[in-house]
Amino acid sequence: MNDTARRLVLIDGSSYLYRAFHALPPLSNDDGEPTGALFGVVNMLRATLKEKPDYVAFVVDAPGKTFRDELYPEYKANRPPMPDELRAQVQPMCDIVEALGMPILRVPGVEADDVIGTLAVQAAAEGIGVTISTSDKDFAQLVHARGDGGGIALVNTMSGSRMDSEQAVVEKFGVRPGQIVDYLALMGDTVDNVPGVRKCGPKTAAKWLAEYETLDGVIAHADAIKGKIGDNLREALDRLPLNRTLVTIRTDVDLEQTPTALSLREAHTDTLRALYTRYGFKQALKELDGGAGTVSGTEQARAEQAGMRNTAAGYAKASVTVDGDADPALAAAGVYECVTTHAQLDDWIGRLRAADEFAFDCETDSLDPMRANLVGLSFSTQPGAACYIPLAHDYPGAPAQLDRTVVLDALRPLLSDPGRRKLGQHGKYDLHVLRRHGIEVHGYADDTMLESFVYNATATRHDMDSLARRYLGYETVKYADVAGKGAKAIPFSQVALDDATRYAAEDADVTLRLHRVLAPKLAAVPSLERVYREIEMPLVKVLERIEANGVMIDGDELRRQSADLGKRMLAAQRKATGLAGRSFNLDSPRQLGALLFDELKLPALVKTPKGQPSTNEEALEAIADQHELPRVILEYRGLAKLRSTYTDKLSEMVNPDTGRVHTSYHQAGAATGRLASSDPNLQNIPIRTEDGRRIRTAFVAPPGRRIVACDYSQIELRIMAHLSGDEGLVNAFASGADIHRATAAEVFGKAIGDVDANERRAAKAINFGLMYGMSAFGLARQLGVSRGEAQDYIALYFSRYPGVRDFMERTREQARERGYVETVFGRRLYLEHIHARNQGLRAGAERAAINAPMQGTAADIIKRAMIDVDRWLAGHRDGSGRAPALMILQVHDELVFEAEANFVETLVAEVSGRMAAAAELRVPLVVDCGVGDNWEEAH
DNA sequence: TTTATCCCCTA
DNA sequence: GTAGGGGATAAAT
Repeated sequence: MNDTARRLVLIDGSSYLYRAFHALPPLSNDDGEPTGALFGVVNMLRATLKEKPDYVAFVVDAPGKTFRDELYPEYKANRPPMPDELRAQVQPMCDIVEALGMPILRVPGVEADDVIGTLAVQAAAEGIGVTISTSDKDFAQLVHARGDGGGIALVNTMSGSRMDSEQAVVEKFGVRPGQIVDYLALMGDTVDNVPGVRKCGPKTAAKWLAEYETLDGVIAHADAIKGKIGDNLREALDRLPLNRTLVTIRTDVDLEQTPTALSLREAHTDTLRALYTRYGFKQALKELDGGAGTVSGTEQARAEQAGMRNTAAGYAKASVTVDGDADPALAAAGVYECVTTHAQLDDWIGRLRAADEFAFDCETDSLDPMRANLVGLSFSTQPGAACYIPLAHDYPGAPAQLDRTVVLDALRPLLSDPGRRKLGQHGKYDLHVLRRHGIEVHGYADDTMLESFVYNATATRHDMDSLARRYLGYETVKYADVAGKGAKAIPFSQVALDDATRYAAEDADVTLRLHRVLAPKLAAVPSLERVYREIEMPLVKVLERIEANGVMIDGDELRRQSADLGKRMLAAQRKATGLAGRSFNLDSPRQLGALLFDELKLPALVKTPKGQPSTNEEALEAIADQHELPRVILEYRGLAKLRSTYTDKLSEMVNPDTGRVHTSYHQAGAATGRLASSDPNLQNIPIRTEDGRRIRTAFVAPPGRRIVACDYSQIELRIMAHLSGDEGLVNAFASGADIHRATAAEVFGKAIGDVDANERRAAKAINFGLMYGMSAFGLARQLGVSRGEAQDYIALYFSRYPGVRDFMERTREQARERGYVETVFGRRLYLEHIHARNQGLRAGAERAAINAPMQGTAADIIKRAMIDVDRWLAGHRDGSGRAPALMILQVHDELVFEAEANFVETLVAEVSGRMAAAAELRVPLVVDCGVGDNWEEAH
């Protein structure tokens, strides 16, 4: 947006009042007057005013009928009356808006939506930048961007999202702003009592409009739509035009007000002070009297610099699109060159050599970097300029290409020079590929995926297409566009050079552009910059090495186990068929449910989230005393799970070149900062049951080597002790006692030696429950006690460990005030739904807020340890690169190594020391190590 | 062949 | 109650 453009903010007052009412707890002031909604609205208003708009209006509905009621008498007939606690807050709200000096618009006979729509369109036509502040998605129909700084944007302060371009609307709804009315007409609106096409939700509506463009197009082709939903559409045809009229926001209403008359008057400070005092808004009062708000001035400035904006709820969230000060070159089209001659290659090598930093990207024929063959390389040295060097395109008629060895030899000095800064998007993949083609990359300095992840882990996915859309407002060429998808996909080596260049060079170009946008955002928040620079970037090569190392699997052992499991499954299946009196598919929850609950009439005590009778473990356990079948099913399921997920799968995953299994760690996979593992997932290998644990015996060391497993003892609880500073908990850890036993002793008022097994179990459940933000309900379920009893346990716990209670409350508060929580090392997790009106969503966000600092700090700590241990191990590699020990697995709080037998002692001492020293907390970090010929023995 | 649902494995 | 990956079925296509 142009900085000099005038700005108008139109606030949809009614939608805000409702939103705040449902989103916030039912607060009241000392006199018992309800204040929850008021509080939310006031915070939103203060945030809006801080942005100093030139014009602003607070628009509310006037009583009385409007044109929509004339058209359709049932309009809004489903609306429940306004709750009393909300009604009571309407007048005070208007008083506050008035005192703030903000114009209030209430036009008889015209809905607030239409007032807003009309003013917005008038203002935009005059080149004024309009922001409509609302939680009503219908306004998306008005969104558009304009070069002159005009245009209409939407902010939804519930989600913190901002839509200020056609792309943003498309991203959110899958249709363009011009199609929104058609989209809404098809779906209908239950709240306003406007029925749409039955069973037609957002997905279907967007799909039809993508195909037929407009509502008229859909109506014209109604006969072409098959199935039940086609019948529903044809049934609704008659009323769709009316729907369209009802959901269209009018922009041509006759109004007395003009946008430029909506100036902010001077605030009436004394009235405000009185109102704020009466309703107990301490923060607002403080601000009124010149004090800082909840966010300190410098913090605020930093956040703004970093492209964050304040929203109604007072929490920061990254803005959706390109910043106003972003270099326009960053969104321009690129010029791409396909390099097929030595002269071109020399030219590009010269450019790479002259550049301070460059982006690179590999094209291959496989998603698995441990199997992929290099097909081409792309480079970019400045936004808009990139090349693609094809190396192995082999379709009929493919132009001659440079020799792969020649090209790689020419590039090696650049790629392996630690002094030359390289950047990529998910570069770990490219590091694998290049290493396997004889180039060890050094100087891999920046990764846009990790920049985005550290900057805001939840704002977007971190693949390049999503990043380009969000941070550049740019639509990339999709892989499927050039190579097709599904069964019809061709390998990249068969993509025509023109298409390949368009796609591949763009990857390098966009990576560089993204870095130019993301790096300053990170730099503006020093704590995030440090997490990125000191943890995530150094970790890239460590993970690459672990993945490349792989783990040795005893395939014969797994096959034996598969055969054994298979036999037992068959026996269980026969028994089940006998008990049921007929055969059925034991793997089908549906068939099983029909059998148990319909035929056998067993009670359905547990429901699935969708309301079906559940056949999960809890449900089957509950009826196991009434019939033999449930136990047999449980037995079968346990065996089937082990076989399909583990014993069968793992031996398939052995890499033919290395003879080992190479997992893939996702560094931007979990919002808390944890790693995730897939293909195969080696972070969920069974351990709890005897049969399951046996799978670990197949994770072996080669002859002469041993498996060493080192894990942190109770790391998350220790972090809770550190973060809360609770004296009792800190002392318990300092004493080195069994923490669950110590907790039980405290809570039940016994000597440590007198705690019985049941008390310890309860204490353990409380300890874990706390870290997950549990409720009494959850604990009761876990322990099989009444809710009241569970509540008593929790109360008792908090009375013994008051620091923990305070910590929980502080954490929730921080989440509400800033919109994020932090780890000890400054990593942030944003809680998108912390102010959601939906109670379940909000409660979930609060639980996540409690858990994230602990889970995230633990993740930071083990990552630091991995970097340190890797550095130490690197010093022990001999001339050929062979190390006496390899790091082979990370399982959240555990590191697993494969080591020469005579190096085990050194390894255990060094690794446990380095892991324990990875953070200085108020409590010691304790590391346990085990050694064996396989992973099971090493525990 | 893709998508949603249910179930279950780990820390 | 937190954070993940993934298999099998069944429906939609």
